[in-house]
Amino acid sequence: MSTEYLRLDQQICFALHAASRAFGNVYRVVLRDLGLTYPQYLVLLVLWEHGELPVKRIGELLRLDSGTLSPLLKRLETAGLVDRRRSADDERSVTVSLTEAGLALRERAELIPRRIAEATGLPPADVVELRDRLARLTAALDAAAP
Amino acid sequence: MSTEYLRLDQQICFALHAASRAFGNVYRVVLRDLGLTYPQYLVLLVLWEHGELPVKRIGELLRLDSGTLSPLLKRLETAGLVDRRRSADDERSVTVSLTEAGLALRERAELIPRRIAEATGLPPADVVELRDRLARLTAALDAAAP
DNA sequence: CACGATTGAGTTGTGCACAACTCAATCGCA
DNA sequence: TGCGATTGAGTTGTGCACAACTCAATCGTG
Repeated sequence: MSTEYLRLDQQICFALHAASRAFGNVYRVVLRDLGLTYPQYLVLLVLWEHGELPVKRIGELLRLDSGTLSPLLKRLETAGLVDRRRSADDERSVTVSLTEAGLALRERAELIPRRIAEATGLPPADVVELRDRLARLTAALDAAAP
Repeated sequence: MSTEYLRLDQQICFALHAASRAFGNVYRVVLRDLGLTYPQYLVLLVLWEHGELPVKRIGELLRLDSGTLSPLLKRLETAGLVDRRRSADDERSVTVSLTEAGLALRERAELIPRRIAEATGLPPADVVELRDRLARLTAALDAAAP
């Protein structure tokens, strides 16, 4: 019984890991046309929403550190989708903004959410509930990780 | 309304991605003592359960291909935790088995599940439900990804 | 039996994630 | 004001994940 109980967390963690990778596969297929990876798409999503953001803020929104973001943003810059410039009032900070091409990509990206939603096969209510459960779980795990 | 709906899948996917990484952080801390990464721990879990397995079967159980498993297993072999040998009746197949050290590690690993379970802050019933939802989601996504 | 197709591991190359680190800019307080 | 601490980006190194590929072993069908 204790053993039974102890196995559950392994299963939940593995289920999470597997679901996350399965989502990655679906996004990979859908994003191939746009030449984007899923994390790159996430960065563009926050930029489409906010216009421009410092690297620091992007990291907070997406839960990513500079070790991940710096090379990723460099690739987006090379692809001509974003610009990076040092902030005038704090030379430590770098502001990321969309280029014309980056802005234009938004229209093509607007077809994506529906395709993903269809792939999940879930009704919106279930999606909302699952999302909230996962958010609570993430918060609990963040609190537990020192 | 349509817009509202279309955002949900992004949120569920991001929530999943974030939760998976948050779990990774917790496991990283807990597994540091054992010198293991989370995927390496998963491999040992299936070996502890089954004794020995062909690489192919490990890949099916963990949803990983040889491009991921081959170097991972090589690291576990270098660490002295597993052995690899070509199967006698099918020379293409490689059988992975635990060494004494790999077997012995199980005892130290048995403390881990409880620590993880505590970190989630979830009652067992919630864990079961979430696990099942995620499993169904993964199945739906797998069916959608060609 | 022979030979083309398939299968199982492994390799190579790209990108993400994170730890540990560097370095310059900024902050804050004695 | 001056200087030690902190902050924001970036770099380096390790490992996972996956695509695309190689290669040998095995299978299956004529």
